[in-house]
Amino acid sequence: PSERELGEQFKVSRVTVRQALQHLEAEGVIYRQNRRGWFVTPPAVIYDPAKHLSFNLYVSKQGYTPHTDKLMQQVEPANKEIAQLMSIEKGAPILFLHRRRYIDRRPVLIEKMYINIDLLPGIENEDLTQSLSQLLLNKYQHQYRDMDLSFTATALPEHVAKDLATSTGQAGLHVKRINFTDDKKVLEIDYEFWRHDAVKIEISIRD
Amino acid sequence: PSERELGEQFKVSRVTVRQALQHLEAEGVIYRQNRRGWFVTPPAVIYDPAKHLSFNLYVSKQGYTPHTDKLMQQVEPANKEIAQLMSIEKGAPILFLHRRRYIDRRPVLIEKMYINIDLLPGIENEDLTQSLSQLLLNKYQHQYRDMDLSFTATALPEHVAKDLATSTGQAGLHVKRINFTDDKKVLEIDYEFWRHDAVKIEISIRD
DNA sequence: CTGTTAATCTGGTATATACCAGAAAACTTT
DNA sequence: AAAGTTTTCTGGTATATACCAGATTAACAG
Repeated sequence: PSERELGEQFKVSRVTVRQALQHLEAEGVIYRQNRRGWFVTPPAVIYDPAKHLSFNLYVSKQGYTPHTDKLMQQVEPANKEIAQLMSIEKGAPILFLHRRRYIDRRPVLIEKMYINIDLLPGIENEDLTQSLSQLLLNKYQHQYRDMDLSFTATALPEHVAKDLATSTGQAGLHVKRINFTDDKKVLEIDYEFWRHDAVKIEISIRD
Repeated sequence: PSERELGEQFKVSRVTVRQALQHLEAEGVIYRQNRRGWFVTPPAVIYDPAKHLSFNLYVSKQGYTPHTDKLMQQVEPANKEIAQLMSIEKGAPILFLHRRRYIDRRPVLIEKMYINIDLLPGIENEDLTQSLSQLLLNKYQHQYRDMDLSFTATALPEHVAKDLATSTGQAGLHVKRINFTDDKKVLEIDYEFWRHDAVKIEISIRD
């Protein structure tokens, strides 16, 4: 029901209803879509970065339907941070890829990827709504192995919230991933913003 | 300044001030202490679970001062979940340890640990405000190796928020950790609730 | 039937106001 | 000087109301 209806039903003001709904949202029980209403949160998908599975694969394995939108793709000059991480010159061309990913038609993840085009010639002409890891394996015989991961729980930036059709300031999980080739070069850098309620990260450490 | 002062200063209502402050809080720029006021968030500590360092060690290595409160300690019967994970009988004695941990006098983490007392006889008589990993190493020659980790970004439960002197519904990071012995027995299960703005998790995966 | 326009519904943001609960400070009393 | 009490200040919760922005739906025109 809408906020106004809930207010009437429970004889409280709309402001109070909103606070209560925002509490439930913080717990991950419900979520909202911008000016469309409140919905029950579906179960979170389990994501194990160390398993090197593609989004499409682990989402469908868990019984959900994945989908990917390509928001932008272009070859662009590397900025300072990317250049430094990839050990290339600032301004050297890299492939930038901006995608939105869905689980059961719900947008849950915005990712921005910076791909080392030197190591993957011709990749900019491939279909990049598909699984990148599959493509790397089939066309370039590259398999993800070593990676550096970083997680922070933080609010979704404004443009990300917009792309996910949620409200600004919504809680999210920020993941940064650096993928290396077998010979320790930086293959790809990935910045992910997840809806906080859409994912649970599980990693096994085996020394 | 207080919410009322800010409202006067910028000629907006207190409700609006609160919303703005809550946005900044979600971004991790500021935080509040229950009925004490709003404060600037100090830098987050970097936590790498795979490095097997103790809280005291990695916090002080990064230039901060760690501190630990023991909120509760008792030998108690294992509940179903714990018993199952530890492969012991439900109701068998385990050591429960409830601690609050500080960085530079700011409470940032509540942890509840369930320790397999069979593998660590006499541990309940040790000083458990100190580093557990140090104790395990010195007294039992146990070193953390394999572990299963799980992360979710979620609101702090009511009692956790209270223990951290913050407001209910505050964003947090929930970490579950299962530590194994060298021979693959479950040594200890750890449930951690972090302030979302106090920690950044970094893991290197090297296959 | 199709495309366009207008009305309606949704949450998002804002005002002003009131009272409560607990932390901190000021003031007593001993 | 120390201990207890009161006051003041803080955020926390709640009311009622208003208008905005965008998504959805209904009505209309061709």
